[in-house]
Amino acid sequence: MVKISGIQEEIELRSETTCKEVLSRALSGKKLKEVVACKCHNRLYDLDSGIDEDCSELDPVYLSSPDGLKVLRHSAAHIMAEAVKKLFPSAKVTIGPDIENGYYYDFDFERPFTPEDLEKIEARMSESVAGNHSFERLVVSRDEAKKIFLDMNETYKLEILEDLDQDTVSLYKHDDFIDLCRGPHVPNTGYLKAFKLTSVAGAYWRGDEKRPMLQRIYGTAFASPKDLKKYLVQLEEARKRDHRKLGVQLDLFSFSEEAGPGMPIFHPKGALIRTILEDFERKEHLKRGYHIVQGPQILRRELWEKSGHYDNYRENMYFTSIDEQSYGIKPMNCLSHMLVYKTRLRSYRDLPLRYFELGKVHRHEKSGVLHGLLRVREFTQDDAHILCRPDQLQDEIIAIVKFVQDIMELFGFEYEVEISTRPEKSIGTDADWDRATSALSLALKTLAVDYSVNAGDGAFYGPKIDVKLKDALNRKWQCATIQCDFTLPERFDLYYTGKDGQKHRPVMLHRVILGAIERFLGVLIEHYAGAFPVWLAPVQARVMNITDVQKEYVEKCTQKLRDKGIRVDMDVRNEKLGYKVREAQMEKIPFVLVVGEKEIDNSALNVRLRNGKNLGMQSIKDVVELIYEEMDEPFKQGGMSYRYLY
RNA sequence: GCUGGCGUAGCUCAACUGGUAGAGCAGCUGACUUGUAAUCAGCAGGUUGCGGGUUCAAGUCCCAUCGCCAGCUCCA
Repeated sequence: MVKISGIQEEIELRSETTCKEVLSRALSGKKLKEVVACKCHNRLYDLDSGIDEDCSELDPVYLSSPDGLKVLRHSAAHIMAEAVKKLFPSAKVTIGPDIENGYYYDFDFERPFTPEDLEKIEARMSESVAGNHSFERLVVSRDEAKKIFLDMNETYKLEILEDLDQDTVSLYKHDDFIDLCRGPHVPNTGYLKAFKLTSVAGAYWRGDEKRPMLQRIYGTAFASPKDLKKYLVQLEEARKRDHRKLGVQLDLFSFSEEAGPGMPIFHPKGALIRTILEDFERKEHLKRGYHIVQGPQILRRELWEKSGHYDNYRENMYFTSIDEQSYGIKPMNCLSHMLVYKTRLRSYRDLPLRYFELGKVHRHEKSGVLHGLLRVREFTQDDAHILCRPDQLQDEIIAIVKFVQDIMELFGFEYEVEISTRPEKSIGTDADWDRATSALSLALKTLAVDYSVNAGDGAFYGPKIDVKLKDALNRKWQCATIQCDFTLPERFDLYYTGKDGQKHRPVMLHRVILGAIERFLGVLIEHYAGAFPVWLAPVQARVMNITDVQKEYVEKCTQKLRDKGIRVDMDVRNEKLGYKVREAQMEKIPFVLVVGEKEIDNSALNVRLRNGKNLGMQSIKDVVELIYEEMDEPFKQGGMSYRYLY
């Protein structure tokens, strides 16, 4: 007997029963047509596949469900590969999985695919869709499969087969195209009603930059043309939030070809926002028992040799030379923090020591990875190094994670947390790694933070927790990170005197909360779509007149608000009110304060909010209170407080 | 760094298969004195990223270089 999810009755199983047969007895024809696969014990199967005897509950997978779309997109990848092979027989196929929002397939071909090629491929795919070719699953021995792909000269498939350690493999065939594939697939090509090829890009075979560069064609597919259109419109909307675009529109920052790539230049408004963020951070760190320190921008090369950066990080560093001395421009802030620690003897009573620095670092990032403010070559980290006794490590990590949580809540970010464990190339004892890794995971468990494990992705000197935020297009960017370090205290011979009068090695944590101010600001811009909360808005209010008659009153009000610490400017240009309101709106200024005859008569201001709402006339005193109230709003939870006076 | 695409006025974009660069917004000047997302008119603005080449003629074709965009690899 098998139960169908969402259906009351149980269906009796006979041998050789396929998923489709079972479902057809439970679902109406119309509903059945929407089913593309089925799921049992969390595994997806083709509709044609037989049902295991131990399957007690069968989930129909509908085309428009997340699983259904995965199946559809994977099938679309096959149909695309078929089209490519028909148009360009000498192209070799490699792999083609479904991905978030779409799919891709990598090909090895003697010349680059052009946008025109994509059109041709799309057209050829449509033919295949019109043909309603069934997807057929064939199970063959590995040797048979090798022979098949050898005959087709599909060398990449042969390489994949070499690495598989199973005796039989599955192949999928539709029309005359055959591919090595685990499946499942939609019943036939006719299911691909809404698809689009989106771009071509290079991609290394097996992600290895030493292997050949393949050509990756990206595409997407949806259950209906309506869904596809919706997705494309969404994408268009997301692009409008791009911080590089908003940065220009809101006059926050720019890049100059003359200054150099990856070197952001902050304009008055952008610089003001980051100043507010930085000031806020200083307060929050002092409150949490950190000490603010500051080290030099360039340090002798010998010191970078001592720390290991010269050996491990040299290609990312800038060097300069003065009086025949070589100096490295700092790519990290840890060195001077080590030096602060070493300036005197430390007792176990002094620990933990938490050194905080808004440190500007330079890293020579590869040119192809630069991306607006999100990936630059000069940036400011809200960096700290915590030196503590081993018995304090756990509490320190918990405090940092809590700090991160508070900040993320303040900004309203959704984030993903990962723990990266020991990589192959690493130093330190297994015991050290185990202790540190479990301290990190225990901290996350204590605070009920969901996380995934990124096995083998830790730094060579220790495991880490990474916090990732998403940009407008859902690309993930690492912001906060908490890293254990076994090497630096060793290399710098840091110690403290214990209760026993003996020397002991302190444990060290590197950590950032926002990560890089530049990157964080970039993500913030996209998060708020440029409409910053009042406490961060570079211009919080703009006072404007209707005619010249009110000019003087506007000047007076502006000054009064400024005296109250509100970031305010005025617009007394000889323009229509609608024109001036529109400009303020496009600058995303939270409060527009309009002055006409009535306002002067009542010693008031007329308040218009950024969302278009009009609050009517209010006294200046009430307007000040209103703005204060809005500034404080985000701080009402999370144990932070802030009022910024400028 | 690699693969591909793109670089025209401050911004957004136009200029058929090569025929000598144009519009809107912004800017400046003037008129209009204006009630919650664009008042009208005029003026000015470009060695088409930079450097070579092909051609009678290059924004357009070729080469090189710088930068930007997408992706890969790498990272805050």
